[in-house]
Amino acid sequence: MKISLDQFDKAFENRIRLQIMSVLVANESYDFNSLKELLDLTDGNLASHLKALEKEEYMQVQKSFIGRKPNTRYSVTEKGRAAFKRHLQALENLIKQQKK
Amino acid sequence: MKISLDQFDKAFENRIRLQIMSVLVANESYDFNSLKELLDLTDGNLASHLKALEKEEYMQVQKSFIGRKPNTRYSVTEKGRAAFKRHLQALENLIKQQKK
DNA sequence: GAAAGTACTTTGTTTGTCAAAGTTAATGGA
DNA sequence: TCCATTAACTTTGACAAACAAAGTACTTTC
Repeated sequence: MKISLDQFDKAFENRIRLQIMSVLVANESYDFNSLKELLDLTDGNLASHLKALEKEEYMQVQKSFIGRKPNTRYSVTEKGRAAFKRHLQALENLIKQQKK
Repeated sequence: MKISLDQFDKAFENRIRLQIMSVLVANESYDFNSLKELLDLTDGNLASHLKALEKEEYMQVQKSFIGRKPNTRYSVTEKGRAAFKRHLQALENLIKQQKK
């Protein structure tokens, strides 16, 4: 009886980081404030989770201006996309085993 | 754009507790030492995660003797089974959204 | 009688999580 | 020109969670 969670990624163990990745894999890029509202987080909390993902090189930042306002957009790296896919695959395997 | 993690259960956020539940949903009951070996944990660590699940009433204990040796078996409650099912459903929804 | 097994609890360190407050730099309004 | 506001953080500090290691109590096996 094996439990197939070898591909489980600690960076995605936290619910908020799981949500962030989920949004960003589906959306290509998302800005700080929209993400903050979507997930209903304080900016400090969001920033720290984004930073954790950046540290793993799963996330990258693009800073620009929209009109005269600064705008920070986040997007997943290829590394992040691959890691997230592996992680979801691990979860899916777990679910499949349960259904047998 | 919704992110469907409303049914996400904090008790299963931790990888080890996810594994414990996974084993026990599939196995009906499992004893302390076998679980310890299967998951390669120290007994203190395993005991504390089991206790966390007991506290949520997701897990129950049966103490007995096998021959003259004490044997502690763990099994999930109906509440635990239902909660785990909901949790996996939430994860599955997340995965499905990713695949679209 | 010593060592080892079972199933913990306790202790103490480290890591994680979070809100709240502080920061920097720019903009818009009175 | 000054004040408030917005954006996007960083810092602080409190609290909770995770973990290994050691301790405990009781029993059995050598």
